[in-house]
Amino acid sequence: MEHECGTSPDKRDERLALLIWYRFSRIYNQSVRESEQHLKTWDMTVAQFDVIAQIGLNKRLTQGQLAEKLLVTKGNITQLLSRLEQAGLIRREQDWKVKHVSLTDKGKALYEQVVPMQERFQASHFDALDREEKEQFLHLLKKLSARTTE
Amino acid sequence: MEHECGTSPDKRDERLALLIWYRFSRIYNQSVRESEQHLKTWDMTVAQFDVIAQIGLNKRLTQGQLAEKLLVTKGNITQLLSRLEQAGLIRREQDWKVKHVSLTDKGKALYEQVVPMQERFQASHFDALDREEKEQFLHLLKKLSARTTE
DNA sequence: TACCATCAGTTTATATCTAAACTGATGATC
DNA sequence: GATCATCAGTTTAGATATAAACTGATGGTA
Repeated sequence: MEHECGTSPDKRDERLALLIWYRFSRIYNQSVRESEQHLKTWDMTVAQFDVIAQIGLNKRLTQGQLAEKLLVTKGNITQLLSRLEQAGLIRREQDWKVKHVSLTDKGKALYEQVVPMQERFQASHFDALDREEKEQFLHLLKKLSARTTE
Repeated sequence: MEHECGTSPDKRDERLALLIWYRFSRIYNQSVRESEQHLKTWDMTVAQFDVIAQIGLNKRLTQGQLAEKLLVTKGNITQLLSRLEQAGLIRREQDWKVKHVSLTDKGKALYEQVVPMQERFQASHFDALDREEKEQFLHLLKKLSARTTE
């Protein structure tokens, strides 16, 4: 929509942003794939881990709240919970007009074992950065999400 | 999780890295979802866009090369190409023992229309950063991928 | 009481994606 | 020439994800 005449710093800015985007998504996808591998040790997928981690953190929440926290649809939550329920890791209790979800003992045991491991693993992706760089990075990300959210 | 008193900068570093990870993935997922919406205008998904963009860029490549560039499996490429072929956007030519993929005229027209749009859109996610911050960000990402790749 | 909005969760259809098994062609080695 | 490994692409089964239609309960309002 914009033809700048004198070669535009806009164009250069866009080019820079594009490079960022491509690298950003490559890094993200690679990380997810590594996590997938890592979680196989416990026979879990990343999606399942996210659910377990979120329930463990909040102790007890409705399916709708869970969907909202994980930024996925209610339908997706239904499917994921069915599997986790079958595996005996979570429990659903109808409660008035909502269903509360919580971890079973088996689920809690898994939570306490896997979550610290996985968090250490995820954190390790940023080992290449020193403290100051990490703070810089987080700062930039915050600027981005401030913009994305609104 | 944190009883700070004198204690380990390691723990703090891990905590920082975790915050980065969560924000990183939230931003990424949000961006992808927005792209998904944006691409609906052209009846395309993100995966299909990536394929079209990559073929348009390279003019002609084998399915294996395509899989490698997009960091997905050969099986996935087979599935994606079947749809795009059916839609008349790409062409597959058996050539010795490989299949070369290229854009049809219809595919080329779409490519020329959608790619600039979409790139502008993806780039716009980083509008919140000024030039210097973009450069800083890219620099940090490069450090990360240098580590991740090897 | 009858009607109707809304709301939580489910279902269904469709698209991605992987891993692993499979197919068929190429080409090396005996 | 027969056998075998390799390699590109396909197929299949299973997990994830969405959107959109559906179900059933709650609760307001006429």
